[in-house]
Amino acid sequence: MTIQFAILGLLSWQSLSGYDLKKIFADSAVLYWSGNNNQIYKALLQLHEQGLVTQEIQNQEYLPAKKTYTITEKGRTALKAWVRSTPELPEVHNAFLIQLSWADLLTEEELSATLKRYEEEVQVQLLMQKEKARRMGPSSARSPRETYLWEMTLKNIVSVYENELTWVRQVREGLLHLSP
Amino acid sequence: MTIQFAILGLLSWQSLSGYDLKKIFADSAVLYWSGNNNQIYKALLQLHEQGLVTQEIQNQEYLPAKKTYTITEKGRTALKAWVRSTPELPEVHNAFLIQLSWADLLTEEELSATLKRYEEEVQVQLLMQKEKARRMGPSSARSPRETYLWEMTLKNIVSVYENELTWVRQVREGLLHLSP
DNA sequence: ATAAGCATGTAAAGCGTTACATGATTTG
DNA sequence: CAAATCATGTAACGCTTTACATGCTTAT
Repeated sequence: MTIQFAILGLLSWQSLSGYDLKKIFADSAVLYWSGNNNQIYKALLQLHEQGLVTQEIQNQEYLPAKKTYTITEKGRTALKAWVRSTPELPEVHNAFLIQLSWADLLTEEELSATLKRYEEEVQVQLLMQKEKARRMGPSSARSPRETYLWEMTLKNIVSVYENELTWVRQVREGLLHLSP
Repeated sequence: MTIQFAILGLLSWQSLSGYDLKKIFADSAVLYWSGNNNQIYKALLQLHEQGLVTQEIQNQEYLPAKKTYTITEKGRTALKAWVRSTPELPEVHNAFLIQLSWADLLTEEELSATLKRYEEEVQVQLLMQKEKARRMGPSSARSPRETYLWEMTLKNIVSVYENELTWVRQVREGLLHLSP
């Protein structure tokens, strides 16, 4: 259900079409949904039914009619209530930890290869996230406070991967000293 | 599909019933599924169909027959292949970051209250995870290497919450210096 | 007496992903 | 000539959660 509020949040910032939203979801790490059609168009329908957004239809030649969604006052109120509501803890799904739990089945070489690959993948992600954060740069926030909050959400994601990278290096280091 | 391998991993360590598995899932942070009946009993059926586990039925008075599942050689091979396979990156779903993104709608007091509540919740989780890690202590691992790996998976989870705690404190600190 | 533990399973509903479908325009 | 962009939507499938159903035993 949170995807509705994620969309409402984006619309509180500017009016957008489903297609626009789809692209925003696709390259955001904070908005962790895939942003597929099914979810977005359905959520927009529901928001519309609830009166939290209005839609404006622009007919186009050769293309399906574009629907631009705008948040209503009721929508702003609902969004504000959600933002004020009790924060949820992050949910982390780390399948690699499960793999590691049973990695004693592997030879030393296999285990060290797996750990090395994981470190590399985390590092690639970290660089990608840092690049994204850099590109955001001076954005169209509505206030200095909003700029600060957006910076900090990006920093959060970077820090998660940095933490993971530090951890996996520690694991590899520790393994070397385990059975020489 | 990973839940099958999670179960297979647990069975590689000792034979268990669906009910046993359910309890293990319920209080594990690494095994991030809720561990509800539907998932576990279905997964066990599928593992059985694939010949990766065998079941032994113990009839009990006054209680439904208990089915104890044991991993087969084929199951061990499948598990080993999965453990060796390309590691996935962690998936983090942090709804709080989305809330923060639109928190400019709130007054200073409301925002600072939300951040404080989040810090408290993260801290509670951190203590709970540390306590769990402590209680694990000297466990029934099959080798010193497995003991080490299990320790490190627990440390990973603790580090995730520590990282989150450090971050939210930084956010609060930064807000104070933003607009005095 | 009430609740928790043991032990299995089913039903229903929601969430999420991939793929399909259309079809002109622009870019490589 | 192929692929991507624009722009909407549907279908099918699988994952995940909550709740329901049974029923005896043990602890509070």
